[in-house]
Amino acid sequence: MLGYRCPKVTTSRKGAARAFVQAHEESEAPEFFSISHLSEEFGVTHRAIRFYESKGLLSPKRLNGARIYSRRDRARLHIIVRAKSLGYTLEETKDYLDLYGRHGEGRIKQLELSAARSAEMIEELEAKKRQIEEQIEELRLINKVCRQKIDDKKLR
Amino acid sequence: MLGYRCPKVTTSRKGAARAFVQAHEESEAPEFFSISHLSEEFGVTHRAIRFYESKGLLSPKRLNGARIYSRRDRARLHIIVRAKSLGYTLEETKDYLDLYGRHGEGRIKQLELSAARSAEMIEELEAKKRQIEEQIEELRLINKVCRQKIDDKKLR
DNA sequence: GGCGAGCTTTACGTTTACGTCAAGTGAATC
DNA sequence: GATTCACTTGACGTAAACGTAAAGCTCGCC
Repeated sequence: MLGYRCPKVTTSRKGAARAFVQAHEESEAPEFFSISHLSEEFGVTHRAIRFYESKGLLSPKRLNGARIYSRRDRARLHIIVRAKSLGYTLEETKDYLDLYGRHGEGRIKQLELSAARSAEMIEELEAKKRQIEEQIEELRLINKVCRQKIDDKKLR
Repeated sequence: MLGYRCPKVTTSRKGAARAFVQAHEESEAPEFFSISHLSEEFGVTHRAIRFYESKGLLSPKRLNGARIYSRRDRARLHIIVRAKSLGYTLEETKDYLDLYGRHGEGRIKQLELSAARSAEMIEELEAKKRQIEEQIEELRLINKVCRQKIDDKKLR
């Protein structure tokens, strides 16, 4: 709607967000990323990334309208993707990101809440870990049985 | 539609599916379960259980129309619930149940497929396990920082 | 100056996984 | 025999998490 105007950062003759990001991405330890970069890196679509933003999980800077992702934004996206693969909803992930974003801040009351919350989450994750181990055990057994039967059949 | 008729199993004067199941549930090692029993045991609604059936993940027997769940059905539901909490879709879970239901069956070709498939799944789950461990580490750090700051503030 | 690449927004569509009535049956109980 | 209880089917609704056009900017290049 507003369009692009006033390119504040101009790398030599290139003058847009893309150039700005590109210059940073080319360095060894990039500080800024384009949406396409993150999209490829984490295997999610542009649409999904924008969707996360619309839900308040990300809030990248803008340069002439285009989104510029900092390292912190990238770390948050990493967390989102990971949490999703572990079966968490975006809403739950948002709670975690809030905790992640400002642990160590606020008054004692707030700190105690964060400490309690993180402890709870650890419990939950360890339960989930046990469930995974259960399922792995089941699969190992299935695998074993299959291999045995294959051997049996081949020997005859 | 068809209604209830011909109660084949009659425990004393009670004469329905419920009675049949109840008799079994009361024993020490129950062999059959009602939908309500499983619903409570696994913390899922009746609706959800029927939904899983409609998607082909469960296929309990019927007695006068009422669903009767065997131990095997119960084990399958357990797997469904677990897989869901780990972020798998019902479709993916169905694949796993197929594998789970008939490993060790079929010709060599089929057995080799099952062996390969289970190996893949193990890989995937171990990756997921590592992700969980990552997240637990993060949370431990957050927890530590919070507790330290609380101590700092309390000492002053 | 026209084109494509890459970005943007708006808006409506889709899939998954159920929730929520509505209406009915059969058995046990009052 | 009316009620209650636990179960059934069927139809429609809904929330989450995007997918999919459609239309437009603007930068860099030919």
